Amino acid sequence: MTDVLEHTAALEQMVREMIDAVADRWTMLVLEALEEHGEVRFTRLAELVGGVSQKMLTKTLRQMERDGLVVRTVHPVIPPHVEYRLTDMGLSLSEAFCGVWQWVEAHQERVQVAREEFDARPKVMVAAK
Amino acid sequence: MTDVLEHTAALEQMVREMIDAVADRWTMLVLEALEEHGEVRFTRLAELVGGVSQKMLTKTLRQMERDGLVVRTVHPVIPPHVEYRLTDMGLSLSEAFCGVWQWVEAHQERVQVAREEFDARPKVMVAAK
DNA sequence: TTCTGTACTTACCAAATGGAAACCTTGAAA
DNA sequence: TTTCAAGGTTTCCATTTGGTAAGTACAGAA
Repeated sequence: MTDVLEHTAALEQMVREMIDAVADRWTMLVLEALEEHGEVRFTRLAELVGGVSQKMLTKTLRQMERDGLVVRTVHPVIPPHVEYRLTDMGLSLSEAFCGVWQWVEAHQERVQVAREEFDARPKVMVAAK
Repeated sequence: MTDVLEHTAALEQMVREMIDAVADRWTMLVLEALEEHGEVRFTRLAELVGGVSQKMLTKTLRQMERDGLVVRTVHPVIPPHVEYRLTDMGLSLSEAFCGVWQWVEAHQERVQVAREEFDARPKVMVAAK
């Protein structure tokens, strides 16, 4: 019993950790870029993602590499030549996100409308009798 | 042409905004809790989500309400009685996230292994000749 | 008359986030 | 011999994030 509780607690913690890692702005955008373009170099990836600083791109890629989502291939030449591509796991994650991307594309207008309505609404509301 | 570019830029911005809003730790957990439990009161929701502060729960719920993902129903009694439930849009988003949840559950072990391997790996690696 | 329950709101504060920009490495080209 | 390239790393710094704790509102119970 205690084992089960501890196990579910540990799993729960792992799930949250993974959500934090995976449901990240730059991670999602890198995932998408790599899915679309296959193997890509660092600078090119920065262009594809757009608006990302070197620091954040490096950090994001390292994290993804650690989690087994991308492979980093260093060609020991000068100037450096480094390529990134998705692993099978990375690819499957990007497929799992497909539904979310589609949702965002399909609902962005409705969200925009909802926001405008909310902002236009008086601040104090009570349920009608 | 300029119109098209501007339009895609605006859409791109909206997509990022929505990713930021939607791919949020607490948002995802609230979404899941409300999908599982239907209409729920504030304090109960805090229990279901677990580990969330009042401040963050309020903030998250307000954001979700603004985006049209949840409905907030205030019953004007004392002490206050407030219920939250998903809208159709909220429900469809939680369904869109289904794939991600499944991915996380299915791959957490592999991710853990990948991390251990990465951490055990020497720091400097070059592509083999 | 003080206490309780519920759903906040606010003030305060420490920690984390993340951008900008400078610096680094090394071989080759100008 | 200065410059450049690619892919970082590091430092500095402002902003954001988010937790804790206290305050608020108000009717009914004790």
